[in-house]
Amino acid sequence: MGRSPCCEKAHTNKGAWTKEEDDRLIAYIRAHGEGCWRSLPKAAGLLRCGKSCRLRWINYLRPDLKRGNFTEEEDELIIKLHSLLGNKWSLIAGRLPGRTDNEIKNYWNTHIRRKLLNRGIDPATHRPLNESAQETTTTTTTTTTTTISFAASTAKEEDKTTSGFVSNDMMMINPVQEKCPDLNLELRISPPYQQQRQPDQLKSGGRVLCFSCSLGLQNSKDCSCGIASMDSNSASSSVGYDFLGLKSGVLDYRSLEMK
DNA sequence: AAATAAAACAACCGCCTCGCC
DNA sequence: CGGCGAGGCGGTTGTTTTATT
Repeated sequence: MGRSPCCEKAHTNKGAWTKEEDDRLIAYIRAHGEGCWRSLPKAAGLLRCGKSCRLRWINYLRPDLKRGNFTEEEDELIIKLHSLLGNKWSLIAGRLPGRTDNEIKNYWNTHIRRKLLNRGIDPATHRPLNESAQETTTTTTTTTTTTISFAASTAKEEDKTTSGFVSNDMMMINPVQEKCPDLNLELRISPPYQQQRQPDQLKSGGRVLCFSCSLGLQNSKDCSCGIASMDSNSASSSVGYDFLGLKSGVLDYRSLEMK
């Protein structure tokens, strides 16, 4: 048994798209818009699977795509977002106008991954490689705390040009570590400890969000700041905190959706 | 100049989610 | 409420291009 194929494979082309196929697809979508992908190939006169058409359009033919090399700013943003979201390429792409999830995924695997590895950073965990190997039992997310870390001092000599890759706003430099350049500088960001709230923060109605809420997951069972139990109005009006230089408003998980 | 390796890019595959019936 | 189908996503593979020997 098993799932039926998404299309009739015997009568569909595979592999690279030809100019003519591209033109047909573009012309059809210009005339009819993005509709039912399954029926589009037939309607457009293409011997392609609907999925293939969708992919081709989204990744290469869409007029709003930005082609060309990634900028340093884009690199930085991708690293930040990946540290927060993991391999959620579509969400990351949603924060990079004109870039696609496939493009970012490829770019990550071919460029950024290696860049981080050269600097001794585990691209999967964003932690120093040696530490990642040792601390396999330490997860970055638990029900009550979240830890995201960056290594900053393991950059190799040949990579000096990019050693400032992790921007300053991502790092809280420990003075002790600063004196010991051989140590890994690590940033641990956790939900602020409730009792450490500043009086003026309380007065101004400022609210400290747990990590779940900073990602817009106010209804999550992982919520530890009480937002989950609040009514939606007061929750939505809550004040976020600057997480990795990205305001929590930016980090509303739902707002990252492309849809 | 040819052969080979490495890197980059494009596309496919299978699974998951969500909406509709 | 469960089944089904379409769309979407992430992982992986295949192909092409570029660099190196």
